[in-house]
Order: sequence, then structure tokens, then C-alpha cells
Amino acid sequence: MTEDLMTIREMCETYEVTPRTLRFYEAKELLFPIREGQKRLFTKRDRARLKLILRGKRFGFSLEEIRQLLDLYHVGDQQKTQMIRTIEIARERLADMEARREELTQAIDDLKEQLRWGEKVIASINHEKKAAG
Amino acid sequence: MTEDLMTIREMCETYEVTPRTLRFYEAKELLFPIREGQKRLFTKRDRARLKLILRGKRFGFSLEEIRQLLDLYHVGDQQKTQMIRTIEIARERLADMEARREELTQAIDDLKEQLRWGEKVIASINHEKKAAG
DNA sequence: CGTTTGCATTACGTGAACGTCATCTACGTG
DNA sequence: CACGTAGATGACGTTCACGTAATGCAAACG
Repeated sequence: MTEDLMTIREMCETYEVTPRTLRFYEAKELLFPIREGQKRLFTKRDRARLKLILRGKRFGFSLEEIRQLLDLYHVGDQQKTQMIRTIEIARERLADMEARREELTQAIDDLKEQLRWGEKVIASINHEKKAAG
Repeated sequence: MTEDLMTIREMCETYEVTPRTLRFYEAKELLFPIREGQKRLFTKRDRARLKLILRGKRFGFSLEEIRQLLDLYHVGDQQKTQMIRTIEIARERLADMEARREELTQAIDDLKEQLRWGEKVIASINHEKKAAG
């Protein structure tokens, strides 16, 4: 079994990132691998966070924005007041993401319409040829 | 009436970008303002493209990716074969965007669940206090 | 007519997110 | 014990997407 701990190399292969990237994320306080002597060992928590980081990146968030978002996912080991604040932020983020999805839907619809238009043009070109031929 | 042409300053105010940005986009062949002497004049087409550029940026596309996407939106003044190719690419992009929306939905659901969890924890803290008080 | 205003070009600077290279250390293996 | 392998630590390099002067021109204004 994987003893819940992964080396940097294993991490890289699993998530298709470079060692440099993982060290960089640690420097930026996005990941907190434990140390066995010198070597980094990544925990289950690090892996969960890395997944969220990569997902965040795919949506164009900066690492700093992602760092803030990550805190929303380990709500629990906090003081109550801090937690309430975290939850407020989470609600805002959630609203952002839903707005974002709206916009994405709009973009999809726009592109679909362009596609239908293009297909129609091509069809008419084909008919022209047939009529002329 | 706006004679369909806008100065760089008008563009900046309308879309909240800097002159530098617009010149940069022109250099990168994302926009093609016409010239009146030295001065740039932005057409309706430029404005449509700029809107798409800004939208693309919000979704984390690079300017180069956006440049390619832009071609999908003026399908029409092309040769048939080129147009067919463009449409193929558009279909792929469309699939990407729909997958992206799926992932975004997933992210939203995840965050919602975290939120419910956090709210539950807070509620239980409140009950503790009541019981203890 | 001098000056401000608006825009232009040229060019160097910057922050984010890593890549790359040199050097060092610790560990297992023949 | 020499040696390859895996990982660590600087430190400098790079790409992207602009920011920020410095300088120049041309019309408009007082």
C-alpha cells in the first residue's frame, strides 16, 4: 500500500508536474510536505490540495487566489470567528464561480450559433455547386 | 452617433483597458484598427473582438489561444476548405468548453458541500455554548 | 505663437510561474 | 569504496502580458 506518503517523484508522475513546481508551491505556502531528513514527503492532504490547485489553474486563477481558496477546504481546525469569515469568503467565491459558469454558458451558446451559421454557409456553397454543375 | 469608429481613449473607457493594452493586442494581431494618419481608429469588428478577448482572458486562455479562437467568429470571408477546417476546430473548442463547464459545476458542488459542512460545525458550536450556558 | 492635449513609437522594467543549471548530500549497489 | 540515483538548495534565465518612462508629432487652444 502507499503508506499515505509520496515522494516528490511519485507526485510528479501522478499529477504530471515537475519537482520544481512542487517545490515552488511549497515556497508559496500552497503545499506543506513533511520532511524525512532532507526529503519531502507529500501527505494525502497535500495531494488533495494539489488537485485543487491544478483545477484552479485550469480556470485561470492566480496561485495567490488559489492559496486563499484552499483555506476554504480545511474549514474545521480554526477558531469560530475566523471560520465564519472563511465561510463568508467561500460564499463570495461561490457566487463568482456561478457567475463564471453563466458566462461560460453564454460563450458556448455564442460559439454554437457561429457554428450553425458556418454550416449553413457551407451547405449553401454545396448547393450552388450542384445547381451550377 | 458614434460613427462606428472609436478612438483609443474611447475604447479604454468603454472596456476598462489601457492604451498600452490595445496597442499590445494590435501588435499581437488580435485587433486591426484602421489608421487616420497616425491615429488608430477602432471599428465595430475590433470591439467585438475585444469583447471576446476579455472573455477569453477571464477563462484563463492565453492571448495566443484567444487569437486562434477569434478566427472562429468571422467564419464567412474564407475559402470553403479553410472554412471547413475552421469549423472542425470550432467543434473541438466547443467540446473543450463544455467539458470545462462540467468541471466548473463539479467545483461549485464541492465548494457548496464544504460550505454546508462549515455551517454545520458553526451551528454545533453555537449549540455547545447554549448547552453550557 | 507658444503650449497644452492626445496619440504615436521605442525601449527598458516588472510580477507571475515556473525552467534550467551548478553544486551538494544521502543512500543503496556492485 | 567508487558510483549512480534521488532529492535538496541556491541562483540566474525565460515567457507572458502588460507597465512605465522618454521622446516626438500634430491639431487645438488661449
